[in-house]
Amino acid sequence: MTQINLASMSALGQAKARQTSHDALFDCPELHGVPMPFRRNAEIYGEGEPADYVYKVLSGSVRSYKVLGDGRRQIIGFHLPGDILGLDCEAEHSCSAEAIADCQVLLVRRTTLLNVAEHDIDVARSLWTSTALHLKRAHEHSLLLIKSAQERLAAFLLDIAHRLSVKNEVDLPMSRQDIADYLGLTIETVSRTFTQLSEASVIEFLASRRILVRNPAMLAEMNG
Amino acid sequence: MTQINLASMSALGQAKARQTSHDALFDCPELHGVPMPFRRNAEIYGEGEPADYVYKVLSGSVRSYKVLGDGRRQIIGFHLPGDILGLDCEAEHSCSAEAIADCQVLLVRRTTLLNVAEHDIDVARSLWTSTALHLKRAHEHSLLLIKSAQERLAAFLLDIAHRLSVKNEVDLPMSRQDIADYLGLTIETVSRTFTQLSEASVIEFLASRRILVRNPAMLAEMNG
DNA sequence: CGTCTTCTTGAGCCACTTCAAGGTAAGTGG
DNA sequence: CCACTTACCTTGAAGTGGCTCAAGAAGACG
Repeated sequence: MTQINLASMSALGQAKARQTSHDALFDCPELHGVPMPFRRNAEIYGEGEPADYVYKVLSGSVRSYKVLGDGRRQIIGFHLPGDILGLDCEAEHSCSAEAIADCQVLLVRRTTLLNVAEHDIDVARSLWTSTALHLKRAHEHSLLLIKSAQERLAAFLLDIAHRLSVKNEVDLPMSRQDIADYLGLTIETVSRTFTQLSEASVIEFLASRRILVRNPAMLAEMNG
Repeated sequence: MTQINLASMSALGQAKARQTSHDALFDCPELHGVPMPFRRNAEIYGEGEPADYVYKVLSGSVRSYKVLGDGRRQIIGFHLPGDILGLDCEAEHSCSAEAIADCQVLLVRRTTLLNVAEHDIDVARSLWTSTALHLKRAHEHSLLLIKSAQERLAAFLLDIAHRLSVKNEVDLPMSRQDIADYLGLTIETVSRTFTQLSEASVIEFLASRRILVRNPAMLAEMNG
């Protein structure tokens, strides 16, 4: 019987996810899925489009987001290898998704997944736990959006570092604009706050998207 | 076979929910649950506590929220009659819940619900759709938090009016402080913005918590 | 090398917050 | 019925954190 691996979907467990990538949702033989490449900035799906597929990131990274009429954009989350996206319960996607960099994504037909879930209790359970975990993350994101700019960036750095740092070094896949739209700030404020953290020796810039976390404890303290 | 009623859980379908209240989650005979009363401001469950029960509001209203170390509070959502809460996938609740006014809440043991879901595909499906709908609302809430104060209040009023207005009249169950903490604003800003909407004849105050929506179209336009 | 994109920095401004005071409504006891 | 209390809401004035506008620096790439 396939073991559900909660860690594979938790915000703090991504690194492990790539090693022990086993969750019933995509490991079930009936749900092998089709790998598909997406180019940088290519749309994977759009808000309001039929939600025919569920996706799993194999390599690269993906952003999911919603936009307002005047173009303001809120990035809902960043999806790294091992992450699942597109799990809407309605017939249409409630947000859009784009490739941040060239990436490989596994596609499974939604109807297939739901049919399998009708018989395979592991898949059904995994479907629910995955969605519930996304819900938990969404609630944490809401909490983030009432914090100060410094607190938001600290929270972001802690999260992303847990997910893909190697020896406290992080290679950010996303632009400053993406970070700004995720944190509900402007690109200028993100840049300035990065500079402050750097001046306080909490982090160090090896390159504009390559960060060394010098003082994780201080980051955690800033997070509130 | 029990029909899942998506509308019973949608933000826009609460009024209907109270009439046609049928969803597999609590209508299954094995899951009749225990009604329990809660006094105004009483805690229903706290963040980090064991998530032993799942709840359904029968009467009154409930707020669920998260707090930061220094006391800042983000209200995740308001739960009105027919709404379900406490559907966490982990062993502990990821947010707290309190009664806004005296209320009656139905309790079902989490383990019972999960056990039933193992056999009853309708319950399993309902468990997922309910969680996915909460997820959708959480994403909409994130989008709300990047808007201006006027837009936030307009969005709030439209939502609450859809959920519990009778002939464009709404009786707000929650205080200004609750509204402020839901919208990520201060109580003063909420009050001032209410006054603006009133002066613009978009709404009219019959009492401080009793609102007549004069111009829903204008509200929708303000929402962005 | 030039061009394009991305990122940083500065200066001024504004929406919302903070701080402070007063008003309103409901309940309580004399 | 009125004085008093308490909780909640509104309004004003001043302050500020992040935004806007503007310019330039640093990379990426052909």
